[in-house]
Amino acid sequence: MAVTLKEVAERAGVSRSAVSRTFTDGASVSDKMRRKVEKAAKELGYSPNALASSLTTGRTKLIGLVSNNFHNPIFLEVFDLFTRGLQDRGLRPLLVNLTDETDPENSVRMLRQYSVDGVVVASSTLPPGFAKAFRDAGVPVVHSFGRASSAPQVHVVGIDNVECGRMAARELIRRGYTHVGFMGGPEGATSTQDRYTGFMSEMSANPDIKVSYSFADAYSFDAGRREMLRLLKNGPSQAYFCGDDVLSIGALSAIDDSGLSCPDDVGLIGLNDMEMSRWENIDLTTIHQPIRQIVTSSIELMAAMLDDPERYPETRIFPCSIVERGTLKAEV
Amino acid sequence: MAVTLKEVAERAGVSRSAVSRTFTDGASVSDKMRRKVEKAAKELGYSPNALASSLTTGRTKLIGLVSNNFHNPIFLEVFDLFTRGLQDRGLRPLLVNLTDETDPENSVRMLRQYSVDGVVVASSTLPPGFAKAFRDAGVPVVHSFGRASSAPQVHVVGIDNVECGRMAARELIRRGYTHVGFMGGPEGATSTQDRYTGFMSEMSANPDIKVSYSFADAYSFDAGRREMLRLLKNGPSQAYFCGDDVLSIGALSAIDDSGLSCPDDVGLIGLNDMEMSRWENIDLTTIHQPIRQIVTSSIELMAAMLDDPERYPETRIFPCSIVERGTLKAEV
DNA sequence: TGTAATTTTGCAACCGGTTGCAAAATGAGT
DNA sequence: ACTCATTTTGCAACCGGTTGCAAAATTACA
Repeated sequence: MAVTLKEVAERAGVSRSAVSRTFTDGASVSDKMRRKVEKAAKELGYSPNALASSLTTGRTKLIGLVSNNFHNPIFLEVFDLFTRGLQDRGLRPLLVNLTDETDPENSVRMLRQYSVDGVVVASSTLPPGFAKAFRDAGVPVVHSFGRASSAPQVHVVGIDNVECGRMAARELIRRGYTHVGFMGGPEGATSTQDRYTGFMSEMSANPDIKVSYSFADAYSFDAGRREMLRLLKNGPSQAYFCGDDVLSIGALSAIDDSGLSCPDDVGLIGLNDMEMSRWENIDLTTIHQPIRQIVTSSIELMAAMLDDPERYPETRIFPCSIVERGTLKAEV
Repeated sequence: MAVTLKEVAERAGVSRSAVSRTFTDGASVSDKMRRKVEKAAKELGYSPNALASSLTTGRTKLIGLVSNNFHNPIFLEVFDLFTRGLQDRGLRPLLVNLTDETDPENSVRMLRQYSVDGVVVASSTLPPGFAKAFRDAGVPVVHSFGRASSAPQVHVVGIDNVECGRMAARELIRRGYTHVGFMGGPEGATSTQDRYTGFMSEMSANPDIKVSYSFADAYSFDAGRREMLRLLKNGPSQAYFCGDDVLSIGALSAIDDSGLSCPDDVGLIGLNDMEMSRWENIDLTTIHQPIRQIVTSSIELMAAMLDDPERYPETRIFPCSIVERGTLKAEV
């Protein structure tokens, strides 16, 4: 079906190597030769087989893009940014949906079978060990949105979730709330754990503030809504730090639905600043996570690793900032 | 770095063919041989190189997943379903983000270079010719969410957008609205055009109803919001059929923001029934598009084409139905 | 136990490219 | 016109697998 190198070579009356060389840049070909080959190639509609060449060059330009967050709208933005960024560098994303899998073994095996040049793990819930498994298998890996570490075993790009927890706590304190809650995502998620740690550590310095906590069972609207309905029934706190915008929006819906008002009855602060949080009918006060920079930086790091696989693992943490909108009361 | 067939063969003291055969099912290998090879393979941590084998078998199990809808949250659901469905069949999605490209040439070339076994075009905006380009290049293709046709040139799976337009029109009429509008997505999108056609055809049978129309410049929240703000300034209709839920939600935000109420001042009916439309703080009346079935069916069709590439192109259309929620007035 | 039918195995060529090396062609310099 | 240095080209081996074919091994049957 497809036209091969050999056919082009025959048509142009030259050797196969000559054809190969005109299609690999940096190779030595005379102008005359190049023209002859390009003519024949065009006539036959030839384009080189990337996979065949990968056999000898050892590079496929395939990048595994592994994620398990297909229910959080922010990940549509993330996928958009990743696919574009990778494409711009001539890399091709091979998308892997982990669903509920947390064992890296299958993904590692599969992605090695496809000889991916590298892997981006885009997940705020998977433990560091997940990405580590790729490194152990000799595959360059970047963990985006992963847990920050001062001694990372793989490249990590993301935010300081502990600090975000503290920020949220400080913000609630600053606004004069005296009875607050932490409503996290799934308890096993590293991001939830870290945000919890930060939030609680800051609160423990303020013993006069009453603090409660609980966890939704997923980073999703429904989970946030369910959890908030439960909280409302048991007598809610004055304000909550929700571990993610999509949880906040679920919580918001529960509050509205119970005939209560946000921020008058219950205040909310989220984390992510996803597009939807800006929507005027949501207008969520939240902590901005710079996903654009995180993605760009992850791709940069990946590209750097492709050049130097031995590169020393590094952690890149981007600062977050509070975006004041309408779901917390003005300072009292 | 990676362990090869040859090394396993040497370790097991057998021929390379023997190793190859133990890893391809249906091949003739004795039990004794299989055990010997598997032992050696396990010891060395061997797993076959899928791309190398694709050279001779002619199958990569790679499927190009091409889309340009990275700003419509419903596509996160679509990607989730596609990636899972493909993975379940041992197929691997190679994701292509078209951004604003509408010329198939680049994608066709790139996906052929990677020898994909097939391509799924997941887009409600691209014209039939886009998918056709893959077929012309000899690549099996399914156009999901594409324009229905009675004489399709490629497999198309989706809904009857013209009929959806009619449904929306009938619903607005049934509810007694006498002054209605069509607020479409981008004018060039096939889905917009078809929904417009259906809507108008039904309306033309009801000359006493006043009808207007306009188009947002993207299928996105912001575009819907902008367009509705413009409409509100110029004196809006009583109710609108928005060409997509995400547009409706943008419109909703514009309405709320202008101090008006939906459905009391302006009614809305959307199309898609995405997860978010169910959220209680949105509660959008809409036309349900059965995306789960569309995706499942697309994958089925793709799998069938892999077995029989000459398969005659077919159109699979799934029925839609109205989901009554809170953004249209009860019948008057 | 001998022979024929059947299964298992290895050889070698092939898939579609790349690349080191040496031979051929070109260009520079006198 | 004749060296010598430099560039361009083709040969052949290789990347990591698969597969048709014939030889070797096993099994069936008399």
